[in-house]
Amino acid sequence: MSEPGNPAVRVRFAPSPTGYLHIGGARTALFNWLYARHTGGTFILRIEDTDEARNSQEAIAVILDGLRWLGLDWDEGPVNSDPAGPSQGACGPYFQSQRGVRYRQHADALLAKDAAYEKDGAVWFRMERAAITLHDLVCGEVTRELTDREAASPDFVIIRSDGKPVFHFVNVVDDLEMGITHVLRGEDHLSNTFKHVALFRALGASPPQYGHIPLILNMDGSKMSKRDTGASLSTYMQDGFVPEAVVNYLCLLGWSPKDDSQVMPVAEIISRFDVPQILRANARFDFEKMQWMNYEHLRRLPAARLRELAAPQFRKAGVDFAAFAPGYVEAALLTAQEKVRQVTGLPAFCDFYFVDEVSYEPEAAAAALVPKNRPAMETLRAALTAFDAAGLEAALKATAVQLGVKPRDLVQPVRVACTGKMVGPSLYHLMEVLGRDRTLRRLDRALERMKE
RNA sequence: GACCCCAUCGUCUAGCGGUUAGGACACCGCCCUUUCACGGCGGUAACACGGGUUCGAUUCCCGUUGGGGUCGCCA
Repeated sequence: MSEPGNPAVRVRFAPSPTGYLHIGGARTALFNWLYARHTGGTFILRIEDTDEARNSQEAIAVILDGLRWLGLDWDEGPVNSDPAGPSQGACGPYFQSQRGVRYRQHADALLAKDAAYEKDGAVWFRMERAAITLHDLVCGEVTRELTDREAASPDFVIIRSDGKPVFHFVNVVDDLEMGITHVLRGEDHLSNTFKHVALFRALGASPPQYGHIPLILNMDGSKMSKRDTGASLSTYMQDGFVPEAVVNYLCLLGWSPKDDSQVMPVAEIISRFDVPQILRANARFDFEKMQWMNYEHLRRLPAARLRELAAPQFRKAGVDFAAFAPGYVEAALLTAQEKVRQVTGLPAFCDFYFVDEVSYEPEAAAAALVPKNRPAMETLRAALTAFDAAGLEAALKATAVQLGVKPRDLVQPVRVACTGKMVGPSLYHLMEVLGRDRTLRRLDRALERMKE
């Protein structure tokens, strides 16, 4: 089905620009891309912008941006969101709105051989009256009987009376002209496929191989649509998810590596992905697991990428990284990297690195910055000499022994003094990043407050 | 209404006639520990139902139920 190293494979993702990229659409794109990369074939992006005012250039940009964010690069297709603009590949244009003459030509050919006819100003295709059997890559052999409606009137319009071609027709003509060999698409197209197969036959060509992927459902089993949690790819982009994590989670919805692999780098997914392992049952979208997967990739991120991903989140919280040395920012972020599941949690977790004066959380101050704790903190302050994590830890533990208290009894007050909170990064490491001056200044301010 | 797809823990899944039905997320304990998180150990939890086929069905066949999808001059 998929000999690796088969450059003959030509697959495509053909979205309609609706203004957002659905997570299911993203998965369809991913599966096609993975298949192309696995086989050494070609991944084509085609924009199905045949109708409607909703096909704005902004809506097209949403798709291109989403695919680029996921890392799904295309070998043929548009270069930018301008339908009349440049494209790469020999089968263009890759916008259906630019391919009108081709549809008209094929419609005329059908008319000429009486496979279609005109009625009410529209062109109707003479649909086959009998059941059609299809060998689906995912579902296996599927034979479809005509529905009662179709039995009464099986023909369907391919060119509307206003001259515009309809979806089924442009889809087939484009797949034919672009030499598409495999079509992996949503299961919602399974029933349509029989029309497409009939159209291919009438056009004198053999259809590509189809594989229909079951749709992604909500946790409650209902259809996942626009408004549902996690349904739009923009959510992940805005919330700073790690793209590789989204790819990793998505590939596991409806496809299985057949062993217990969960967290995998993209290169591994590419080498292991293949059509026979695509499942045929609907999968439900589990945002909890998506977040876990994000954490698994987030904790492995190099400092520079972590900073890039975190920057927009901090900007929303009023912190501009440009005001700090990149090295300081990265050192600060590194102490928090494995403590949060999403970068959106970073600003609240370690904003204290980026303010002149920490603001104490009321409960934290009430619990730790009290007169009772003052003597111990004073003793500790005097004992702090080296300001690297190991030295700070040694000093604090020695002081604890000296005072006959547990380390935690010293840690929490100091933590609140330095960060204003009861939870945060490793105390020793955060003090090292803060540095001697900032740390001592914060301890002094806290000691002042502890005078009751 | 007709037609099509599907059915293992709450969720994602492994399984392809004989298993203590395995893993992951989530959840619950215990341990580790400077908080949090991580990590380690352990635990709760599934073959939708009914008929067959078979020495033997989670696994093969049929039906029921349930979920999803399609029947446009939308895509």
